[in-house]
Amino acid sequence: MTYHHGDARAALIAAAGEWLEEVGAAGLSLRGVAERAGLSRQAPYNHFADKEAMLAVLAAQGFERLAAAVRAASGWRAGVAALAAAGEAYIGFAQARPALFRLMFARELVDIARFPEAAAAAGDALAALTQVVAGLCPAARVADVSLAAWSIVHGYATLTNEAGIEPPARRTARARQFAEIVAASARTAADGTNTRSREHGA
Amino acid sequence: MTYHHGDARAALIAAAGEWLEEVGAAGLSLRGVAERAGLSRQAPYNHFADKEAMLAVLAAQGFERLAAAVRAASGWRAGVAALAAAGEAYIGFAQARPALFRLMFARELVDIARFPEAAAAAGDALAALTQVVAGLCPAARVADVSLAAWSIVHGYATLTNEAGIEPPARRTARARQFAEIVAASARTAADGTNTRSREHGA
DNA sequence: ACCCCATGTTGACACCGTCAACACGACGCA
DNA sequence: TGCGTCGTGTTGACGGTGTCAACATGGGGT
Repeated sequence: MTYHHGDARAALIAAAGEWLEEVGAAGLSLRGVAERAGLSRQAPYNHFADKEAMLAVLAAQGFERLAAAVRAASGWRAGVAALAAAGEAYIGFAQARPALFRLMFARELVDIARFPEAAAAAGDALAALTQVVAGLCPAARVADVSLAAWSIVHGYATLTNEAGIEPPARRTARARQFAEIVAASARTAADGTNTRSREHGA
Repeated sequence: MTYHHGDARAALIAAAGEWLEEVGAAGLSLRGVAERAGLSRQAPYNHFADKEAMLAVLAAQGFERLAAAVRAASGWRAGVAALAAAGEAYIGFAQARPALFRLMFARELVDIARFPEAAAAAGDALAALTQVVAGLCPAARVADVSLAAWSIVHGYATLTNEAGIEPPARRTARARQFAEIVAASARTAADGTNTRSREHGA
């Protein structure tokens, strides 16, 4: 059979994934991806509804790898050390694959909410982080604390990537600093959201 | 004189600024901006080197407004209240002008470092935040603490914008929560970066 | 009076996403 | 066996975009 019998889709995704880090999400062209996969320019439309749908697959893959990295790093540790390791894995992922990380959080390019598979992968990545936080604070505060943890780590990751705030090597020390800040807040009585904290059943 | 004698540039920037929030930074076309300003498609090239240079002007304006918003909010307050107000202003800015905020931190679209005016405006915005932090922690720790403050607030702002994590109305409570977390860390003995903190002269 | 240059305009090119139309091998059913 | 349908692939065409070139024009300095 002269067909690629199903591996055309895989070839397209692989080509897109490799090219992504070279040219960035905005520089990715569907035609270029097809050419790199050895197919004609229209071939991608046999496997993806449009460009955004293809980017959504890349983003979903990214969230899966991010979740795996976070779990692998924090797995056998506990408490603050686990949180620091998870944070470092998160920041490290962003620094190792900046274009992919950008794509995953670029609503203008891919509206994750419209692609169930990608949304599920993103939810799983968040769950990996939440699980680590659950190991060091009371259940009633897990939501607030993990949001704080996610925010600080995500903010630092995007600031280093987008604004070049610090060299990537500072990642380990920063992850530790942030983990201790968040862990300290987890040990404290309800702080901050107290205005509406009754809604959370705390 | 039939010329726009200098206001063509201003008209282009104004048209771009208004259109930006409707279509997003990626959707902005130089030709469309020119048309909206009542000029021919090539007119922008008389005032900007290329598309990126025009986006850099928008980004610079954004940083100026962000700095002003942060200073206005935190101005007459002190301590944690000032930090919470600054954080709320930062998050509020991001939520009020999501496309502009995205553009300001989208290195793929505009590499701020290559446009001195934009880089200066960005530095000023950071300075506004740093000044607030300086009001509630020892000088030797201002750098670390303000980086943590910036990270957590920026992370939350981008996560609400890009991932729709929470409704915008939670902004005030979150800013307060984050301010207290950061302020608590400012009161603590050197945490986290202790591995290399000697480099900072502490 | 003259020329230069800032400013503005249209022509042209390559590239892009996407819609149509068409080619062809695989497979179900008579 | 033959035939039709469908999944997969290809090329043609259209409107849109950033940008380079060439050309128009009017005001200000010599």
